[in-house]
Amino acid sequence: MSVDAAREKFQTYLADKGLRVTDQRLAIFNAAFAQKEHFTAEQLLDCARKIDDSVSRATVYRTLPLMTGSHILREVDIGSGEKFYLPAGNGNTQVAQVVCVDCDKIFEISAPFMEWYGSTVSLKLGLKPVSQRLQVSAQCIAFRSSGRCPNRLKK
Amino acid sequence: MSVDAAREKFQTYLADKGLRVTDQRLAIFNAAFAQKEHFTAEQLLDCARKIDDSVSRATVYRTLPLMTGSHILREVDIGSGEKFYLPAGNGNTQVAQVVCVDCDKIFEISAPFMEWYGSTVSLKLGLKPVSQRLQVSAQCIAFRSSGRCPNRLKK
DNA sequence: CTGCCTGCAAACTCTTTGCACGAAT
DNA sequence: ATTCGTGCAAAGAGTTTGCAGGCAG
Repeated sequence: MSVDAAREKFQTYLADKGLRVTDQRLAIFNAAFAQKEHFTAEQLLDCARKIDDSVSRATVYRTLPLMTGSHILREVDIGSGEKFYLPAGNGNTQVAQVVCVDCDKIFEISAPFMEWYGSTVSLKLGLKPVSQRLQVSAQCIAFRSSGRCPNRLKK
Repeated sequence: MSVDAAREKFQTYLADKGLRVTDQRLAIFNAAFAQKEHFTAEQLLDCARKIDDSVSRATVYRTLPLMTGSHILREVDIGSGEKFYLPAGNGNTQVAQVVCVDCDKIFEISAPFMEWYGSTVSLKLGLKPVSQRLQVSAQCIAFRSSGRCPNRLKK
């Protein structure tokens, strides 16, 4: 999905809900789609402020659910306290996250059997699956060779 | 794994680290293994206090990592802010969580292919897998029939 | 004028930590 | 004596919310 298609989708979503396309929302949208990796709310705030310095933290947090709700952004929770976001791309939900145990870097990889697998598992319980996520913790190459990741932040 | 085997394992783990088996740690252990479902730190505190009212929140939070570290407890993060715990059972890591979108009830189900699948996915990236989790969001039976889960808490 | 949108700051939730006292070795 | 363990309260991180003013329709 191109940036333009995503913007269109976002604007349609807002219009459907009787919400307005404001400068701040657009700045946050553009900031989100300028990211090259997974990003946090805080990183998004920083970037959005470079585009429009009137953007506040509150507005970022209020806009993120609008963007995930319109399916232009996907939320990724790796259980590290903060949530990550990324452009929803091609709408493919069959994606697994592989997270490095040391530096928390997130890799994404196509996992074509996952959806079928999630469905199988849910239906065994009589539940109707809505979404599924395969999350793998792993040691990245740098960690294995040097015992430490270069871009590790914590500790 | 029986409760007794788990207690043994826990005590051995503590001994190996030069840590002591205190009344509070035992109370927290017993509280954990008295639970019938996934539980939060707060629920564990409540229950542990009924056994030994000198148990504090801090000690619960300090003991939880000891119990997960000794592999008698498993941590489950469904991305809802708080973490859940449950006895690690038979040591089987090939378990998927199915979480109801409305009431957040957690179902667990054996997912025998998951480990293989996580490994396949990691190795494609040149990473060494450590653990994997398949998490499925789904609508539970009650939600589908009545539009609302009986044990729903939020909102 | 009605209702959406905003920034600010305070509030909130869950978890972690500094401190001083107490207990085990 | 030394090390570990504790409760308490404060701090911390990330996120949400109440409020008063601003702006669009």
